[in-house]
Amino acid sequence: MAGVSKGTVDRVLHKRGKVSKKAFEKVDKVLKEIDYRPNPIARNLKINKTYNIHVLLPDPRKDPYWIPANEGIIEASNQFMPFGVMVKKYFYDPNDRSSFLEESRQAIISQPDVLLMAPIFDNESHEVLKQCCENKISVVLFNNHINSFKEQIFIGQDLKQSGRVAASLMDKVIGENDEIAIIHINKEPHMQQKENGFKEFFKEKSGSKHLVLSKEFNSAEKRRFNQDVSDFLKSNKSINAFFVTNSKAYILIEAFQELEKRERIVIGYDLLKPNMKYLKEGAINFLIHQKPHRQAFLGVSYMAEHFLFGKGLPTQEFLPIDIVTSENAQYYI
Amino acid sequence: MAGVSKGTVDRVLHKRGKVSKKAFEKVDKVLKEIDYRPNPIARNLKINKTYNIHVLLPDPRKDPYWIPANEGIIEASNQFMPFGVMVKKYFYDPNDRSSFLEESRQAIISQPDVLLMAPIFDNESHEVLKQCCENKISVVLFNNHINSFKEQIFIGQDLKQSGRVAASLMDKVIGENDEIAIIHINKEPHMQQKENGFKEFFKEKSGSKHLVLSKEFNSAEKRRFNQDVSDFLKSNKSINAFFVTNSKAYILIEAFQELEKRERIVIGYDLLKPNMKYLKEGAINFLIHQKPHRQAFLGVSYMAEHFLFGKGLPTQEFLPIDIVTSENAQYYI
DNA sequence: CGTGTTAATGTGTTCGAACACATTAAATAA
DNA sequence: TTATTTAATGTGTTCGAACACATTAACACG
Repeated sequence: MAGVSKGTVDRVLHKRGKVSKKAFEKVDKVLKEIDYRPNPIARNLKINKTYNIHVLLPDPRKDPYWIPANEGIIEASNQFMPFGVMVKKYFYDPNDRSSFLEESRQAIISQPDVLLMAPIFDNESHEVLKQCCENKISVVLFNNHINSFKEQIFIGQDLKQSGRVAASLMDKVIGENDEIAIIHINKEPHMQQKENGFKEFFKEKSGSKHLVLSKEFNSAEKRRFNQDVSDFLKSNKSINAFFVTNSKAYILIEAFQELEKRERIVIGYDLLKPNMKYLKEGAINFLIHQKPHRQAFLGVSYMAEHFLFGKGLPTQEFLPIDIVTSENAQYYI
Repeated sequence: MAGVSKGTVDRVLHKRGKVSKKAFEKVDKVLKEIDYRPNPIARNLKINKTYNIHVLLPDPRKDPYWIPANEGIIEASNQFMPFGVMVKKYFYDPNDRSSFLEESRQAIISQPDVLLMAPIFDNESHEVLKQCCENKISVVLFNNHINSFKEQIFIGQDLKQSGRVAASLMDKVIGENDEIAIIHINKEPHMQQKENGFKEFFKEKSGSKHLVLSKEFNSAEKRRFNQDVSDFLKSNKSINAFFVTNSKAYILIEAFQELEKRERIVIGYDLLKPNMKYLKEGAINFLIHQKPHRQAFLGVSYMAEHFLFGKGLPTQEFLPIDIVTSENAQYYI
């Protein structure tokens, strides 16, 4: 169309230089006129590279919370395998920082194009981030954020805002003068953000007179845990509303069952089987869905579509904070 | 690898016949061994067809509910344009059945590969479906379902279940002996399903003693509408909980503002600007998000990915019924 | 034995972009 | 003027699949 060869057009498109002003203008004019967009399919066919996406996540056998994340990875992997995207997973023990470091080392030495990871250990994750940077491996974080000096992508929820969502639900269903406990079970550092958001909501709300206190428990030994819960309730008789900041609400419910029966409000996280059971039975009022499946799936998908079709990347994608009751739960699993 | 030419392999892959048993077995063995999957990119490049997806939806200028659906179409259209997928839209007047028929006629005579539509008029939609079938045009329905003899795809929500979700929320926040009104504003036939689901929930719930009655209004004349609402409330003093079955909750709230102030519970649909405003202010307690943007986007995306990459198609995709409060609304818009 | 017929197999081109390589034109030095 | 450099432009091949077309092999028939 411009009266030049494809070689010249190619040089204009890729700015490879060696083009006369006259030729450049002719080509540029035509490109604008026809609003030229490269065919991403043909481009990809020619480049014909296989991309490696390595994923570092807690072993779903050690903590069932990670089962859907693992499935999200598998789903994305199957979807993009035919396009030459290779996904490899590394499981670490969420209770063992050294296993995280070991697996991350493995992942990094195989030099993938991207590392997707859930950075549940703050300090160690910073170390991994540094190494990835040195090895020019892009990093995508999911599940929780860590503040880092480096450019990387985050896919997940705003944890503070998710605390506020829990608070707004609590506010709608709670009795006028009830007191509330924020329950951390096996607390990880990022859960504090949920507590902060929760408290902030009630602080902002004028006329709110609910006492909000927070309490940590360890669930390693079941008997000990149940006793701790029992003791806590005995010394806080007027508390009958609970916000559990992770997926372990069902453990709390199980502890309740050894105590006297009464109306309690419980808001928790994540659609684990036992949580779903208690949601259906009414022992849990609301669950907040953290979408681990979607986070992991999107992490892989975004990078794959970026590599394959040149799609843009967000630096931070905050996923919706879904509110789940017995009646809409079926659609989220 | 099998010691035959690509022509023979091609004949085996596409079952074009004229292959000796010996050659077939050699090729088949290798295909299985290497778990051969055709490269969808190369396939698509060769086929190099442009696909036409035509969309029939209510004019977003006539009813703002459809604005996000329209945006979803545009987004999908931009995403798949480079791959040779052409999307064309036809707007009809949601208050004028004849305009629906006229636009559908236009859409069908241009013989697209797929017709995506929101079938808000029952009878007329059946007619369109019939014609599409005769012209071998696949159909994707979104927003609401119509029972049809024909195979077609539906993307949207289970409306009856969405009524149940509303009921479960109502149940959590309502006072013990309060009465509830189901409000239909400019009722369309599919809204009855929401009413049915809502009532079903309370019928199933043992020990529930809330009176539930339903009432239709027309909002064409604002003054008349406000008077009707006022009259209705006067003759039903004990009703202070409302379930509005479409996106028009804000109109009801506006009518309330001319009446005496008091605590009222309102659950409605859709994240329109005025609804969002009243949600933030607390005049609306919950909104249910029907995801018009996602429905429309997925309708186009599913078909595009099917054509381009041979992805499978669901026959019915029920989207999650999202519960929205002031604190998580921001993520859904 | 040659010829036609059909079954079986092989070859060449195309899609759009990327890139290596070849060629031509203009400018400079010998 | 001719050789040499370098700037500018053109040509050919490749990616993996699809498909048109060409070729070979096998066998029957006059």
